[in-house]
Amino acid sequence: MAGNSDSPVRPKRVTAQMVADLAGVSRSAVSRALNGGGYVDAQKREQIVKAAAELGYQPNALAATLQGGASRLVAVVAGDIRNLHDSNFVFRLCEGLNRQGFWPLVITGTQTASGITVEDALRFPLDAIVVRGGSMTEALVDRCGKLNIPMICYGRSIENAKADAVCCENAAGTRKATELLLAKGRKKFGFISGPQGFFSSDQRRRGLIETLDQAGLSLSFEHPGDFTVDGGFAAAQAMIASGETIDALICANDASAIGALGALRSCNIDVPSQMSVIGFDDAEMARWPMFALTTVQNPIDLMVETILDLIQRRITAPERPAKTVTVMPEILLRETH
Amino acid sequence: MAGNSDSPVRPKRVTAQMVADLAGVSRSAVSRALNGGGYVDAQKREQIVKAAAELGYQPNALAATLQGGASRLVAVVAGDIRNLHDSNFVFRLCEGLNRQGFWPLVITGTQTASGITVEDALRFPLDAIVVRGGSMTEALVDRCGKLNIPMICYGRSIENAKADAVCCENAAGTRKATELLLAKGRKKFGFISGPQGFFSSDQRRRGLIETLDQAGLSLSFEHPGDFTVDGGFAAAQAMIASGETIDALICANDASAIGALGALRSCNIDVPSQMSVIGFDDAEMARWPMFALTTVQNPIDLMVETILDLIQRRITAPERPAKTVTVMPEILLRETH
DNA sequence: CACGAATGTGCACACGTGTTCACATAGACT
DNA sequence: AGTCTATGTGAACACGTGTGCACATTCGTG
Repeated sequence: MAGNSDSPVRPKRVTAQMVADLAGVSRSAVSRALNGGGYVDAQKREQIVKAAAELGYQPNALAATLQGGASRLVAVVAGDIRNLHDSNFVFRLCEGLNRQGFWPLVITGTQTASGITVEDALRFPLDAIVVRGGSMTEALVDRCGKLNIPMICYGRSIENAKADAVCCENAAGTRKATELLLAKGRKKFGFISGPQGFFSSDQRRRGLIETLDQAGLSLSFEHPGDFTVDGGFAAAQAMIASGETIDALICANDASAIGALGALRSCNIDVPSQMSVIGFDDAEMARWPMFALTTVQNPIDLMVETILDLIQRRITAPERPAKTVTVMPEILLRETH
Repeated sequence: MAGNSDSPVRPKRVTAQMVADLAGVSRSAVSRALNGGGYVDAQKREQIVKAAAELGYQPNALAATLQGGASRLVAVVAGDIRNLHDSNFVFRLCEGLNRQGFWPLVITGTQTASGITVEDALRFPLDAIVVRGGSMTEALVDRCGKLNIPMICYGRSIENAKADAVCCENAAGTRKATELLLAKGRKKFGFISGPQGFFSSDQRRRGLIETLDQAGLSLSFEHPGDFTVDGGFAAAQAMIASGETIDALICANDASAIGALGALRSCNIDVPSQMSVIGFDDAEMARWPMFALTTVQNPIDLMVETILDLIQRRITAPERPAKTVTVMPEILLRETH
């Protein structure tokens, strides 16, 4: 664990013993007065409550957790996130966890850039850990299994008896998008992918390639887009500069599609009459009026609620078999197809 | 604290004593072998390391913290967030905290909607708490003072000896934007505000109103925009429908400005020749090529680094006087003014 | 041989909390 | 008077960890 420094001693936090001393009772009385249970004389209870307020006493959650109480801590392993939709997802997941009375411990970045590691997070007695597909490893599943920490993976399905998962069928999503454009008579397909090696991007590409194969077609243009608007803009510019006459552009995510729309409009290529554009995720930006992007749905709310449900189920029945929830994506028809 | 349910007993987490039993040594030896310090026979050290790996042992951070070690937990109180820029800010703040070896505990939502409260978070022995201006209360500052938890407020300055703050001069930002447009000869000003009662929106409005006053002008149109793209779009539509001939539109944030741009373009109002539009925050969307929004800078990176700096300083010197860092916003000239 | 330093070990303590339970007192009932 | 129940209290325990320190052994030096 990085970040350990020689800090000066910080004034001591108020303890139950201090309250007991001020109120002239035992620490046991303080606990009974503030939490209920057992009996406490009414007058003494008042004194205790007053002393606690005066000192600003707040029970130490860590000490209480040692007693076997649930910590309500849930690690959210977000990994390397590069666009607004994905960072918004993490935020909404935190919101959902808060609603359920959990405390999300957010872990970002890649191993090399971070001052902390996922493994370090396992030092906390987590009630659960939610890991984004791209940050999931078999070693991590193994460790959580040994520590009896319920694990939920999102954005990827995994074959492991120790972890639940929720993901959308990425390949099925791009299959539907491709089929829609084939049905419109489109013939020259382009694809803007995400960053190299990103799982979801690879799967979305696979769905496109396989569907084109089955139609006896092949991809006419391909360029990585970094999952960002800028990346999508640049990739679309490269596509335009390549001279290929693309009539159907499928993007690995909405940010890329939005960037591509920007580039196409600045070159006076009319969407959708000259070129269809479809994104993926139904990010918030996709529905902004100036984009009205046709996209493959992968709705944040549904994913979050499913994750919360899986956590609750796992806590309720720890030995329950692992479950993978697959969300079959639907195309949301707007104006760019 | 909501969320307590009668959960079945979860299998016990691996403890140092279990490792000691398996390796045939004392618990003290386990601690020395895994952490360094003291002395351990080399052969026994190997046995201990092996036993720990076999059992999947991970020290319990909470128990260790009770020893007086720093928890490295930092509460991030985000409150009610409605747009991508603000949720992205929270995410980037978490990234920054992770880089410094901290664990961000994210607290979202309003009191009524949430299963947890900020006060509940104070049960954790936090190393610091970072609170968004809109969620800041004097009572909270008081509580943290009593618990000796360093507090940093962002997005608002506060006059309290117990908390540090970082904020940009909202009013100065809209002052500069207004002056810029006055200097271009604009006369008919409109304003799209944020949600009712939001601090930053009120201050940004104030800067605009005061500057117009000093120029002997007044606001010609005003509409709340909810801090979202949709809200900005609707407000701009209302402005167009009002029949007022606005030539200068200032928006309380970039999302509102982007929504307004969309509405103006769909009515063939050319920006900036017919109407200047200026946003606030320099959100990521502002620099997307299809917007190229002129905006008042309030950069995420600088705010995050300043917050991290304030935390570090407070930890290094707990008795240091409270400090407020004010970021004087500059206008970032792009294409909409 | 005596002394000091280095290596090694495990017991016991502290951290802050919730809870059990032995003990004390008072009141009600037979 | 004896028994049972309700109210009330604080000592002691456990939770899991890091660490101080008493004790033991070995090695090196004068």
